[in-house]
Amino acid sequence: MEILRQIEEKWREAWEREKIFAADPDSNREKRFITFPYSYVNGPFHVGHAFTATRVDAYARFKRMQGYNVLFPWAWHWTGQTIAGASERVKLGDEEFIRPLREIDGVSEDDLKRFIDPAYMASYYTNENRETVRRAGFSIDWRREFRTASPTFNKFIEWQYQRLREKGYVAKGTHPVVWCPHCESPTGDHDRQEGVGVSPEEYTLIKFRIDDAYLPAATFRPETIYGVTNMWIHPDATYVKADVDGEQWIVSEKAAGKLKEQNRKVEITSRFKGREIIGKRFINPINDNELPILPGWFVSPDHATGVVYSVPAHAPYDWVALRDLQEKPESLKEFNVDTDEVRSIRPISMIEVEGFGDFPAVEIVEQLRVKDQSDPKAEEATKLLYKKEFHGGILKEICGKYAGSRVYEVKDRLIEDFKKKSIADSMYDLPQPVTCRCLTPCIVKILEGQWFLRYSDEVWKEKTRTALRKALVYPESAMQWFLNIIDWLRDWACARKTGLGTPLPWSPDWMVETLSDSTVYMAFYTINKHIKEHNIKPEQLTPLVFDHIFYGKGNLEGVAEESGISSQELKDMRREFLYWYPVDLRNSAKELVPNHLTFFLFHHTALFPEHLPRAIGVNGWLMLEGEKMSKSKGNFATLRGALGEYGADATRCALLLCAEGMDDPDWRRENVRDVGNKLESFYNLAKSTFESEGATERDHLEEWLISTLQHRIRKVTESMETLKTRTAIENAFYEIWNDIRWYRRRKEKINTETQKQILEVWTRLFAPFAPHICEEIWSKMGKEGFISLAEWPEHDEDKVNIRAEETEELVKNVLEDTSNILRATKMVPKRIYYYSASPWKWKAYLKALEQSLSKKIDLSSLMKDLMKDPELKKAAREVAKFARQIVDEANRMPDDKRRRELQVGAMNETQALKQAQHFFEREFDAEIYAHSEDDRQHEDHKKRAESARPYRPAIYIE
RNA sequence: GCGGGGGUGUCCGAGUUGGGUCAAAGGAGACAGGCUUAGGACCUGUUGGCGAAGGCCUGCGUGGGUUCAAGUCCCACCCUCCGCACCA
Repeated sequence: MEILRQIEEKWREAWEREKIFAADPDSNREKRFITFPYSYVNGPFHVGHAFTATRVDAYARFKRMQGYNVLFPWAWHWTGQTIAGASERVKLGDEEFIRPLREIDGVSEDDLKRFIDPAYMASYYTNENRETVRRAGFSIDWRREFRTASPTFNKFIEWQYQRLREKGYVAKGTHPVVWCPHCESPTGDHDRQEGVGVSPEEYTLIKFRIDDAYLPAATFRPETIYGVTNMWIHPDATYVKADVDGEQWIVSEKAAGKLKEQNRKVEITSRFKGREIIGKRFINPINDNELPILPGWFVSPDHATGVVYSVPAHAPYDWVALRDLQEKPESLKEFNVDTDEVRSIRPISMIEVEGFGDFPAVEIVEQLRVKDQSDPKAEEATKLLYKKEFHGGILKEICGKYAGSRVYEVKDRLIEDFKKKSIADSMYDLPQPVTCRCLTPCIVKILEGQWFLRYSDEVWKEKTRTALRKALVYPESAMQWFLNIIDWLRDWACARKTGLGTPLPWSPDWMVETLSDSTVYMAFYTINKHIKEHNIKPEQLTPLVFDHIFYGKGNLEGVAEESGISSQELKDMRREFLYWYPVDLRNSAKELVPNHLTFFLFHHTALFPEHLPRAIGVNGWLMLEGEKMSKSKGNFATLRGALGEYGADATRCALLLCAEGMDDPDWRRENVRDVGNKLESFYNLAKSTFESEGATERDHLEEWLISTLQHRIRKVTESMETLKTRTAIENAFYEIWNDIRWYRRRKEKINTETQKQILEVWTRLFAPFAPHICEEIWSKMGKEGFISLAEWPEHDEDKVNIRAEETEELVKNVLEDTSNILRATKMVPKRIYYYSASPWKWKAYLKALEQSLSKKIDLSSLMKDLMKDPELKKAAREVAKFARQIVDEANRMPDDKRRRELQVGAMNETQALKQAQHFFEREFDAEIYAHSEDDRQHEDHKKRAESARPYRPAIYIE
């Protein structure tokens, strides 16, 4: 282990000394621009980040070895609220938060004190993580590094947002948010004490006329207006009459407050208990029916308007509440209500649902035995029936122009129609209570004048879809996900008032939000090298400068003069941008699919339509010992810790062996240790290989090994091309090792030349994954230069030897069959006789294969064909018997296997088995004899020997 | 609810696009043997069941179906993980 550590340090220093990962434009070489989304610096880089980053690095290394000019840059995400929030928690002395910083991150008390400054905290982790990333051996061009809080980067973001706005992609908007009145800010999920996942829902308000005012009853089911029988008002809740945008509304007192936050002008003119209006009559605007207001204790004044209309045929609550009144007329005594009228109210059927009669609510209430309106089962009944009616319900005749339609089809149109006719209005509310961390109950607020990225814009969406379809997506199954996200995306609030970030250039009291400033920054990598090198000042980076660099706009001299950046530098930057862009691969964990990766596409279509991303990779989310990683639960592994414990190569390999595609990798310490041990023995094996001198005899086994290696090369290469890193490393490491193992098991005297030849290729195939150890082996083999820059092995068809491969197939078959017999018979063999198939059998066999190539064969046609051959005709009887055995086999054989065997033709199995004689002797500890079936040793072997078939020699054991 | 992923042997995990070489790669664990002063190191082998001859039986979430043949195709169902926005 120690030796590996030294090796790692040595090579990392060598790479840095020789600056081999610093990439500059080179018109003679094709480029590959490969990126990893910069990580947020509110904590240490962990093994989850490392999983994604290692995939990216392995790919970058692979492409570099293939001869591409590869750029893999790195940066740090400072922008956003999280660091500010974290810093705040340190300041407040939140022990729950601070303990992991001490125990997991190993932050000293001294530093901890300084964490009250968010910038300090960010720079602490930036430095910390830079060192960690360096030690992981990632092949990064560090000259382009930056942090998103740097003034030059801010200039880039300013340019980006100015241009986005000019193109109409940024606009002011008004949207409902969950709002904490105390904090005076939107309350995101992670800021909530209660109500995680709850978001504002829009209720339709149906405006029922009552005297000179309206009763705006809230509902999700405005279509049920055709079945209204009465209104429900909570008798003991406080209601108000208020002037709402010029109309008189009667709503609960709470509702009036909510409406105010939703941009309505609300002036309360009177307050009263609900009971005061119970018994009054209102008018259903759809049919001018006059109906009564009744007391409903189930009505919550906290919910929407606190006014509910009653549809007893289809709403379980309404039916139960009505039934309560009808069964207990005495409860109406205190109200000014005509009990006879209440008794005469009948549900009005207006939706037809399969499996129910006219009054589904009545039926379901009976089925579930809902006792009364305070029974929790009423809620269940409601949900059940709503779902059923929404998907399967058809509006009845009574519903006028909407009759015959399904509820889900007609709902949106109906709401729109009602609104147009001023029958309906709407308001937002939370379906469940939400409480802020500060313990204040949240409400819905309609925020005005926020800045939005207009992701809802259909034209922009379509451009983005096109961009996506043109790009490669790994794994392919993520493509559909992206398309769905593009469909689903709404406008995105892209600026905030708090946290770190770049101020919006036209409205500096807003700051560009963190997921909105990380969409096209890859372009900044291409020029940041020059900005740093020439010490270009932020104020020199005017929008015109960026226009020139990215779009070639403006006169070079003019731009140079205006900015004070030399024309040569401007030229270089433009050249550098044009050389590296577009991004060839962007890879991240799948959590970024619904936001960052999709935004990345949107913004590129908006700003760099000529330079659209070529490929996007998505990978799973790392688990730790089978559990989600969680700092607060102590289930957390930093990359730094892993590197210290297992070394870089073992960490990298173990990570990549965990998973590929969108599967979630599972990091288990035990596995990592194993991988570390395997690496060590790989190193020892390599060492013993290049240090040894030995036999140089070659037979088909060397051919076989080299041939098999060609398949491995192809598999690893193909896998890497599509970012199947697990398959790639699995083949590049374990499979080749197994091949070598088989070779060594088979061969008496190892051919060291061949071994070295194999090792030379093997090491290169493995280098993207375990670069340090491979560098060491490479140099120990006496190779010039770095393996990191060595040529990627190419599959060489000329080295493929099917005959050698099939010969080994034969040996493996025989080995397996023999073992099988020994196991079944429990014999301890003294002598084993192998009898290979007679030449005429081969002739017939190959004939059968040939025929089956084009069609399904049958016995008679095969026989007919075979009988054309005079030699076979002589032994017609045996041939017929044999043909029967091979017809099925030939038919069933996969085509490529058939072709292979035909290509190999008749094999001299006797010879092959004789060559393997010592091998079998070792394996079975018995004398081995190999002959043709025609040449059998003992007459009593006859019966058995006759059963020989091509690739299945007969076996006789004694 | 909507959208996406996935259910394979003791465990992890390939294989499913284009059905046959699949009792099913690779790894882990377990077992046996070797090396060794020793080893949680390494090397070699075994690892569904049955079997006195290379075979048979069971088997890839559940239930049906198509086919000479299904882990792979079709239908229905069950389970599970992830995302669902003012936030990284």
